[in-house]
Formats: sequence, structure tokens, C-alpha cells
Amino acid sequence: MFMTTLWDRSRQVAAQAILDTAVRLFAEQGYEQTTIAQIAREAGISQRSLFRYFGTKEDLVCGDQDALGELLKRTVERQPAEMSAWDALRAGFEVLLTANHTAERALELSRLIFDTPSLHARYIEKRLRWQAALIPVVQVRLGAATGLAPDPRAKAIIATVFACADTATELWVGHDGRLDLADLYDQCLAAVRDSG
Amino acid sequence: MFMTTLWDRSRQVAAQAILDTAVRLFAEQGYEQTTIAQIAREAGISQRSLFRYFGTKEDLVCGDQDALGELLKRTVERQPAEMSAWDALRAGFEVLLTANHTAERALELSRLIFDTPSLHARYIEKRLRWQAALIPVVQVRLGAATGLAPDPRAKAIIATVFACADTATELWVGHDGRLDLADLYDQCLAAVRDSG
DNA sequence: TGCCTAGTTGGCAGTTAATGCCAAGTAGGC
DNA sequence: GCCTACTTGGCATTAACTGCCAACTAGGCA
Repeated sequence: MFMTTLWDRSRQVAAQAILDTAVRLFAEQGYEQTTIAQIAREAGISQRSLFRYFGTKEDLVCGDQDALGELLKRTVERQPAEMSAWDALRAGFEVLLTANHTAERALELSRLIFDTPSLHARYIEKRLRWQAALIPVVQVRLGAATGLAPDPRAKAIIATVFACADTATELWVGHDGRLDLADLYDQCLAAVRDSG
Repeated sequence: MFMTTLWDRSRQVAAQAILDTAVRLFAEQGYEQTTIAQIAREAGISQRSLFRYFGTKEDLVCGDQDALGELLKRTVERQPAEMSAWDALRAGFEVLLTANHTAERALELSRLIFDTPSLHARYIEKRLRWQAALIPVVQVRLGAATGLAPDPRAKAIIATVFACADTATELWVGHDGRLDLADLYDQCLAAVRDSG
């Protein structure tokens, strides 16, 4: 039906406008210091409607994570079967880098997240859902008895890879985006896997 | 001064009573479904006072994490100088295990945290602070030029160790505490460091 | 054209966590 | 028994949400 598509489109435009307002205000005066009322006022909608677009204030910053998680999972899944779990996950993250926003926007959002403890925690918590979804995908690459016993290995490897990705991003933000994020990720993983 | 000590003592007794009430209610009816008003009522104090003992509702569950973080740092610091960063951190976690509460209480709290997203996020936030505090401690064990350039290695190693500890705890909770937590931790770390 | 229906919007009231303020109480030290 | 330091409770307020209802808007159809 065209109807649905049209509606969705205008919805997306509205959502983007709200998002731009919110991110601008967050960057200008900080996340905690910005109220929903102010965002709604400046975006020209009611507070009530804002909550219909974004269920929570935090979703204004880490809202579209869900879509990225799906992309990550699919990418890892599609790597050649003979590729190791580590390499497949690395390939997945590499795709995420390009799929994100512009580098500037990504840096701005990342800075917001890493500078705001509550946001950072919430962001990590959202990613825990990605991790859970990745378990079966990784497990098949471990040559595991894909049986009932939950193999700690998949969970641990995924958690580690995310920990390194997070660390790399934090370093990247700390350097104002001047270093290469993929390089930093490789350095982090090397520090973990290739040291005494 | 004895005065201060006495006051502190009665404060601690009161805090413990509030805590017991809160944890009982959380276990009975869930974290989100339990209001501060109800806890205060059943503990026999005013809402206002409850917030003076525990700054936030979340602190009722992960409040004494701060003290544990301090203990972790001190323990890691005091390991023999020739011990590797990995082993020193492991020793730190081992001390935490015994310093926690009884195994039952720890299991109860852990289950609450892992089952409640907002709590889990808050818990992660506290752990991020531990991680930051550990950076200098770990860095000296890496034979690093302890200079200005922030070495990614310390950050990455710490993040990984915490990721494995978290994974181990999640598995432990999933098995109702029947497996050994330290064993699970070792399995997680082995999966990360000793695999192709 | 004009109605019908589905879906959106905004306002309003209410809940919950959290903070500031002030007055009342309480427990040592003199 | 008073003074001081500290705690407590009540009140008001803010900010993030949520439910409810009435008003609006845009296709579909006669």
C-alpha cells in the first residue's frame, strides 16, 4: 500500500527533525541539562508527541542501535564458513563503521555517549542484546557441539570483542577522531590476545 | 572521636534494615513494581530519609559496589610486582568473590541486576568507574612508558577482564549458582586468550 | 462535493524518582 | 538544664514518563 509508505516517510522526516534538534541541544548544553520540554518546544511539537516518536530520552541518542545490531548479525553470518569467529566479528564491525552516520555525526554522538556516564551505560546495555543475538552465529564457527549445554566460549568471545570495540571507540573519541578506528580496534584485540 | 563511630554504627544498622526490606520487596514483586514509598513505609521511615541513606533507588541494589571497586583496586595493586597484569586482575576478582555477601544473597542480587535492564545499566556504569581507576595500576605491570600517551593496552585488557567476569556471572546466575564462579571466569578467559 | 474511517496530535491529569528547604526533634558536651 | 550538631520528616517542585480523551487530518468512497 502506498498509504503506509507515505505516512512512514513523513514520520521519518519528522523524527529526523526532532533528532537534529535534540542532538544540537545536547551538544550545546549537555545531555542532563537539556529537558524534553525544551527539545519539544524547539522542535515545534508537543511533549506528548515527542514521546510517541522516541519512547525515552535516551532513545534520542542511542535509538537506532537496533537496526545496526541486525546488520552486524547478518554480516557476521555471511562471512565465509572457514573464517574464524574472531575474523568474522571483525568483518562485522568494519561494516558498521561505514554504515553509521557521517564520521562527524558519529564522533559527536560518541562523544556525547562517552561523556555522559548514564548514557554510556545504557548504550552498553543495549548492545548486550546484540551480543545475545550473536551467540548462535558465533557458536557454529567454534566447531562446537551446538547442543544444549551453553558453551561459555561464544559468550566470552563476543563480550571481549565488544569490550575492545568500546575501548577503541573511547580512544577514538579521546583523539577527536584523528586516529583510525579500525586500527585502534586491532591494537586493542592484539593487546588482549597476543600478550604474555 | 567515639561520637562519630557511634553515629556511624546506628546509621549502618538503619541502612541494613532498609536494605533488607528493599531486597525482600524486590524479590517478592520485582524491582520496577516496587516504589520508594512502599519501601519507606514498610521500613518505618520517611521517603525523604530513605533518599538520604541511599541516593537513588538503584543504590539499594548496587550501592556497596563502590567499596568493592576500591577493594579490587587495592588488591590488584598489592600483588607481587613480577605477576602479570592478567594474574593480578584475576587475584583481585578472587578476593571480591569472598568479600561479597553470602553466596545466596549475591545470587539474589545478581539475578535482580541481570533481569532488570535499568539496574543492569546502572551496574555497568559503576563498573566503568572501576575500570578507569584500574588503568594506572595495570599500566605499571605492562612495562609501559607510563608517560602521557594513553596506552590502549591497559584499557583493552581491563575491559576484557571485566567482560569475562560479567559473562561468568551471567552464566553463574543462569545455572542458579550451582557452578563455580571462579571456574567459569577461567573458562571465559581461556576461550579468549587460548584459541585460534 | 461531502461523509466515513483510520491514524495522528495535543493537552491534561497523574505517577514515580529525586532534590531543596525549613521546622521539629534528639543526643552529647558544658 | 541549656547549647550545639546532626538527623528527621513534611512540603513543594522538577523531570521523565503514561493513560485518556477530544480535535484534527488525510485517504477512500458514494
